[in-house]
Amino acid sequence: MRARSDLLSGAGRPSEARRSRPKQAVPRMAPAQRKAMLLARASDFFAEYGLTAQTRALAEACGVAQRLIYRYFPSKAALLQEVYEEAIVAPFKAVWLVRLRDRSQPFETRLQEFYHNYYDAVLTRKWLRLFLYASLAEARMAPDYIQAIIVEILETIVVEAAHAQQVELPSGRDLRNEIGWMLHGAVSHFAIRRHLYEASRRVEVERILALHIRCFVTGFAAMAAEARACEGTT
Amino acid sequence: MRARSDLLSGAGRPSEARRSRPKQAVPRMAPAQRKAMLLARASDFFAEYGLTAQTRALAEACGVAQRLIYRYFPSKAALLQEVYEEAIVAPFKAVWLVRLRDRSQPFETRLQEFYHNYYDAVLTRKWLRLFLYASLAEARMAPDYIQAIIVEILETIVVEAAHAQQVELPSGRDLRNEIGWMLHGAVSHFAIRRHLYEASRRVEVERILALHIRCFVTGFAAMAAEARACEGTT
DNA sequence: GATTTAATTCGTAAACTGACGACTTATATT
DNA sequence: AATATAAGTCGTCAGTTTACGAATTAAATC
Repeated sequence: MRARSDLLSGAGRPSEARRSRPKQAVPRMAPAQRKAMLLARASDFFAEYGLTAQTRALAEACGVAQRLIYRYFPSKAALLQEVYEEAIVAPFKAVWLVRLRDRSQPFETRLQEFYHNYYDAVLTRKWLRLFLYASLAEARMAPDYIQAIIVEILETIVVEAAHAQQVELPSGRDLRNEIGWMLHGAVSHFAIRRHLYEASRRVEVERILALHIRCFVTGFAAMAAEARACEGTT
Repeated sequence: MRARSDLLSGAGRPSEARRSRPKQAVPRMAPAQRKAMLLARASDFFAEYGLTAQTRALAEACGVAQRLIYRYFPSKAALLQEVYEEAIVAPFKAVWLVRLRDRSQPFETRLQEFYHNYYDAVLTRKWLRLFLYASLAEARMAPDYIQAIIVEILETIVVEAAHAQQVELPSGRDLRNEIGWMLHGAVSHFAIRRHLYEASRRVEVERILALHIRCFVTGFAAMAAEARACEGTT
């Protein structure tokens, strides 16, 4: 049972394929450029076929010999590490936090802007697939940057919501974050549904995001009250 | 790059290990029993190490020869198919729908009961891992039963919520389901976080479910209104 | 206890996979 | 145009991996 990669490695006749481009496409590239190209293709490739997909199939997808990959990356593990940095960590933008805290805009507007950007930049098919493959730990390459970044986003959202609605928050940090996770989880799961399960495609993204945000904003005070109450119990 | 399975296949000394149980544990079993045992272990095994994990490692985990697996399952793909039926489809209980529609109980109570059961029976580590591995399509073994079942749950929840709160729903079926997905997605993502990312472990499950449900119930009317409004626009 | 039945293991074929030494050849420089 | 540099490919090794024919051996039957 090979991974999905066998869909790729186009069946048979490697000799003919080789003979059909005898001295044509041999586009020799500068190292930096070539490495960037390999990395870009690799992130697409592993997102599609999983972290266990083979270097041979990747090389084929890049139109180069398998050996060339090892000129630019010492091992497959090292390549995966760079894929992780480039395709998982890099999409997060620091500006988002600043904009979320910009109280000159109404809170719900800020939320909409944020999740619009977040959905487009982070919650892509490629990002989700790589992140899930990594989390399922075919290789434990995912450190906890990501969780740390997301938690900071959650804290910001919850604090801003409380400020906007003049609501008192529970004192416990974890409980506070769980309030934020309600919205963030709903949106993340929407993206998973859409990009992985190929579902929820009939209604426009913007409408669904607006729906989720509206529910969160409306239910926020009730959540905070419930959280404070159960905090008293403990 | 092997999958996580290499954590398993306990390093070295196979000969010694074999000699150390020379005629002891050779528990010959009736076919039906043996097959059930293999299937049960296989679902745990593939949930942990991914659908690309090896039959040899599985056999070792079962304490039998690798060849024996092929006596009960014609191929690895067939085995995976049975794992899917047993571990992904089977946990869904038809009673849940009945209980959700039992209007002798308050709606929020029904929701709590349902998500309590659903979280315990479906949203387990094992189920989530298998479902995600399948969805990521190392093998396309996931048909659409699951989506169909979940959509029926969503429809029920949304209709019951509208009835409980005397709220008018949008006419579009897809839009209606998206309202239900807000809660269902939030809860599902909570389970993913907890079982896959090993996060959100400090607050008790019940509290978090109650929080999400409270937000949904409180925000429901606002969502329905928003959905009806944007329906008018289209 | 001898005989049969079938559950279980052994051993291996054929294909696959990460890694790399040695060779080829495009391109820039003189 | 000759030369040097290094980008890129060939071929292969060692270890895996699915799958299966053939040999073992525990237990049921008489």
